[in-house]
Amino acid sequence: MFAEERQKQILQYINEHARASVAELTSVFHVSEATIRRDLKELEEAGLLRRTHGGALANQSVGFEPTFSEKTVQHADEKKRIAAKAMEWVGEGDTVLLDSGTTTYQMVPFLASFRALTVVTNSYRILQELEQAESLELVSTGGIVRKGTQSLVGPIAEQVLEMVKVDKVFLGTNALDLEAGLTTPNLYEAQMKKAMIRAASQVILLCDSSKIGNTSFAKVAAISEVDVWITDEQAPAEVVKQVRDSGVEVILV
Amino acid sequence: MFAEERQKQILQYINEHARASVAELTSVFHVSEATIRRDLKELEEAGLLRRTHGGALANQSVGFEPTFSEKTVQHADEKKRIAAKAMEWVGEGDTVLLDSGTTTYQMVPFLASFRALTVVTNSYRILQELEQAESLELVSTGGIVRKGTQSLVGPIAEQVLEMVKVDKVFLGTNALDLEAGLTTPNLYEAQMKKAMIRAASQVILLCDSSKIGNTSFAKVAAISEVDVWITDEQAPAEVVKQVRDSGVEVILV
DNA sequence: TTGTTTGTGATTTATTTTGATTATATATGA
DNA sequence: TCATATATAATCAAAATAAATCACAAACAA
Repeated sequence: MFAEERQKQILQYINEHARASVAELTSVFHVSEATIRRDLKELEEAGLLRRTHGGALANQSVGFEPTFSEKTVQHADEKKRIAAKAMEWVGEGDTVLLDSGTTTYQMVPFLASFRALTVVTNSYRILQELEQAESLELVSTGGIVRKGTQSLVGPIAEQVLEMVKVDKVFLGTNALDLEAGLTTPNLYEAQMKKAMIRAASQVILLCDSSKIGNTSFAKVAAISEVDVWITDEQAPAEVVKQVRDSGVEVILV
Repeated sequence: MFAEERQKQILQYINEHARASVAELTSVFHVSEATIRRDLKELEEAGLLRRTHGGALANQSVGFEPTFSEKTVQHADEKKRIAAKAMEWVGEGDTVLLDSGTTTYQMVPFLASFRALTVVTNSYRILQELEQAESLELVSTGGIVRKGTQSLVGPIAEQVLEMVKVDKVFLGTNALDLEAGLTTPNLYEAQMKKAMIRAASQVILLCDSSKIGNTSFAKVAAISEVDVWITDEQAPAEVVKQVRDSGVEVILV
């Protein structure tokens, strides 16, 4: 790998994780600390991130803001449009299951306006936001707290999902690939998503085009298990075509 | 965690709580008082908060109004003392179950200082607070959101409690009466508390003297089902005596 | 080939951060 | 008021982290 490539990837890594330590980057990229520091120095001089003792922080939204909202900034426009479109599948009286993640999170402001809606979620961030909405019935899956994604995972959460049946699940994913299907970096999250798919009559995938072609560690499902996939218009035409051919309704916004 | 991240979180913490003591921040963030003071000094110099003797105050009092802020908690002093005493029953490596409620909520600042502790709770308020604490394993019972008490109740939560076994449960109650036992105004809450008692090897009741002699709608348990009852010294002597006679360890603080 | 440039890692040196210690300052109650 | 307890500031030492320096190897040009 060339130095320039590595720097680009370091930047991407830090933007995704909001932060990274030198040690962490050392083991991810298999280079010495000296090299990582040199890279970080250059990236900082280019104004692309902020260094701290021990590592670096993503540059988005200077000042003091929670990690999560920093992350939502990436492709925020696409995510908002996708979330808004997804609301067409939500009707009065429905019971919907909301995955954790930045895209599904964008559905929150729309959900609050319903008069009768049951929202089940494993995201305590979503729960926290919807707490104010008087007219909703809110259900938490419970489980072990995963701080990174502000979600609840593990056997308890999966067991709870066995106990409920929902009309629709709104699912996010970290990576979507024609062959690998839906994948995420974390095994527990993947298990949860699987359980969510089982619990729902209809699976609606919210996934913007930046994730297409990526593959991550843990397999969630094949694309054919999805009923509806909402993405943005930057999605490559041939990917859209192939997914449609496999029987999935694809919506471009 | 980097220094800058810690400072960001300290600010967030203080804005949420309107205030924080140095000791409190020390246990939440696992750094020395010296470090906390240095952080507070920098934050003050940046104009982001106001320092006082013993801690710091949030700068903007508008906007943030926690549902049960310290001001609105009745008998806050007694509750804090009771909660502090209750911590004597919590040891490193324990798995503890925390009921929702204002008294158990006072245990939160103490819990954050443990290095190895599993906290199970049906209070999403407690969950929210402990999110900061890196060293804790946090488990949510899940269930239906009850906004009034910021808790999770219902069949899902009860089912989850069937799946776990904890060393100790720290239970709150709305009313304690020698004949009626423990009672609360809400049937679902009562069911939850029952399930909590079943899930725990030891039942520790946190209940200040203002609730003694009251009876509420839904029965939770007889007083004899409690192992330890922590209350304040205003508790009527004859009540204490009778409860002790029924085999309960009563602690006055 | 040979010399030069560039990127890298190892080593040494400098800096920063942190916690412990001690002295000083501030609050609280008799 | 003063005495006492508590909190803060100042100082220092240790640890972690960063920068500077050097040496080596690969890529490249003459």
